[in-house]
Amino acid sequence: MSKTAPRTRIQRQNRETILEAALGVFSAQGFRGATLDQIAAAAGLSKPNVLYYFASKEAIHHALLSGLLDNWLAPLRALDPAGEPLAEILAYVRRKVEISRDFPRESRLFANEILQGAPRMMAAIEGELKALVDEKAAVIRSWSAAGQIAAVDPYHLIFSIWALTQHYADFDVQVRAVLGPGHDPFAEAGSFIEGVFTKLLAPDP
Amino acid sequence: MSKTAPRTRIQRQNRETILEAALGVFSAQGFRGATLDQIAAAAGLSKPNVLYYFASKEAIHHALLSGLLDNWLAPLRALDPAGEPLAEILAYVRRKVEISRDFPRESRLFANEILQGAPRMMAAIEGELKALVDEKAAVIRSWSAAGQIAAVDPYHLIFSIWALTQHYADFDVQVRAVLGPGHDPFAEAGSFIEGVFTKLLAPDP
DNA sequence: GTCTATACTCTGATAGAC
DNA sequence: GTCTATCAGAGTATAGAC
Repeated sequence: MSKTAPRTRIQRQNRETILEAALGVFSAQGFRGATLDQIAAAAGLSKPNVLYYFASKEAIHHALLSGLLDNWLAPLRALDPAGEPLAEILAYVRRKVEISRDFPRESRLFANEILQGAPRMMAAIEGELKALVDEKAAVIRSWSAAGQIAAVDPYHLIFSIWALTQHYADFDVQVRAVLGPGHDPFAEAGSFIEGVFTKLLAPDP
Repeated sequence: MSKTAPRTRIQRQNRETILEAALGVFSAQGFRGATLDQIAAAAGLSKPNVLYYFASKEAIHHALLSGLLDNWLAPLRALDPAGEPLAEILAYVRRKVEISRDFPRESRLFANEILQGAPRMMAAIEGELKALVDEKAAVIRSWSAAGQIAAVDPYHLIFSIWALTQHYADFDVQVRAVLGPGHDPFAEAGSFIEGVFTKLLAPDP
């Protein structure tokens, strides 16, 4: 009965098809730049049919963003306070690189939203996202205090991991244009970025 | 006579007023999201009057992007092959942090453009920007080869400088939301990022 | 459930008076 | 140079047949 939990398989599948198509369009054009025509064409459906499954263009966008945040925060959530500090952070970096490589459209959807002032995500950022960062920043700070990693600001450490990993998804066309052909940007980025944090976090003598 | 070099002072000033207003609107909404109404309102002019000074919305956007690239590349252009390697790179980092702090709207305008596949900037990126990066990457590579700085991939070094510095302008609302009040993001970012590259580039033993 | 046709709004751009 | 009025096209959303 509910709009968010359709009963039949066809309904679920059509919703999925539309969301998949909309992800491509929204991430490439932004919310205002995307049109229902483009989304419908990409989904292989008519425009009214798209609006049969979602009440509005806004509703499609909202559904995408809602589903995104959990997946987006999962790598940080997996940072284990009981693990070996440097290994935990490097594993987090590795997961973020993989996410940028495997889900670049999601990264750009997110980037578009934040860039424009997060009009539809502010609550989630100030709530769920900030809470998780606060929690993990405290863990990292305790590792620094115990001398297990270098003394660095944990918030800016997290920001820098986001910045470096997401850059390769968000600015993909620039990276590829500058590197030229014959490169695997994400593979190169992975080892480069791990090197950055390995040196940064080596315990102070 | 030329459209790009108006004669009177009033003409120059109105063009400037429009560009200033348009920078705010385009950087916050993207090209498609921005409307001439918003730009005209922000400039304190009527919509037809805006179109008296610029042939089209596209023309305003183009004028902004054209003026942007040179300023954007200036910090890298100033990297001196004859200087002291580590100091040169750290000075470059510092200039980029200052540009992000002082020109965040320009950074977001650029980010919007790249994020959406650089439809209006591809030529400049493949041309002028790539040429400059190639040139400076060669300089950095020679410093590494001479053992004056650590052996790092110069292209990804430059990407990482861009990523870290621009993140604070482009994702400003997220950074401030996570840090909470009582912070000066750009000041903190400046020292954090310099620390990152100081450790990364310390010559290999 | 899906389509064709269409209503209605927003927006870029132009005409023409002043 | 600047304005009011307006057009033409694009785009969201709905009506109603099938």
